Amino acid sequence: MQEHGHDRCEEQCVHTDVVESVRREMLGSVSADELAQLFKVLGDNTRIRILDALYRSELCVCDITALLGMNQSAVSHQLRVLRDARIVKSRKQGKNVLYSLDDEHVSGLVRMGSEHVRELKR
Amino acid sequence: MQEHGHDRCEEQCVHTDVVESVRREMLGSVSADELAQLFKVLGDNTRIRILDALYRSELCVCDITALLGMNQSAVSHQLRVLRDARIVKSRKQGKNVLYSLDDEHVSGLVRMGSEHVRELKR
DNA sequence: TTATTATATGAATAGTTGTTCATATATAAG
DNA sequence: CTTATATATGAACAACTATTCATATAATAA
Repeated sequence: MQEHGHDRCEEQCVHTDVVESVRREMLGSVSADELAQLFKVLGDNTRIRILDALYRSELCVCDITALLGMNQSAVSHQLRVLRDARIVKSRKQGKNVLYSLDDEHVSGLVRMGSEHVRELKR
Repeated sequence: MQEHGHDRCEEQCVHTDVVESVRREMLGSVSADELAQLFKVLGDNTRIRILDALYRSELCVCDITALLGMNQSAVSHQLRVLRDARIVKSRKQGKNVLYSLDDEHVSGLVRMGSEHVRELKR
């Protein structure tokens, strides 16, 4: 049985052939969700500043708090978001918890994003 | 006059030397904002699906609407967000408006993000 | 033990964002 | 001209998110 017909859409202008071919190649809705979720986590000023700092050195929570000049609770909440997304990892050392980037994919993304932003400014 | 002292932070544990050196290298608050803004735009399921579709072909609004199986108004609103962020561009052709990716940085980011997501699944 | 310090977390709140609905604009066809 | 079609947009609303405050947990020091 062939796939055809866009029964859930009443538009008239659809370029059927292109649409069909794109439809076959497109990301599944699940993958799109996961990808969007990753970018969503990166899409916050506080979290970007945390990642930018961790890109330069492993740091404990109160170092980060000092660097960002903000509430310790706010920083911990955001670190949790980053940890849950497996973008940063942590290890305990005495009273402190030291955070670092989880892998190089993340720094790659941040570097690439920066480039894009720099491009746009031209 | 030297920079020293974290007067806006009352934490006691700060590793002063590391913090100072990171502070000197860190992204400015403005750049962090711009970068976060870029990722924020990429951090939505609908917009990711639009970009994924446009990565494969230039498409008019109602093609996208059909592909995503959603409200035309919602699609137009999201296209505006993507256009404002200069992630997609558009050209008019008759009654239609054709959208495409603005440059290769964007597809690079999406590809890199996908890789990261794939890594995490292992 | 108690006191102190570092971090984590639940609840409340204010601000933001995505979708829908209704409608406006623009182009083409009759 | 009028009608139909494609796209854009403002307003309203619901859902989500970041921060703050208060407090809990965990480790160390005394």
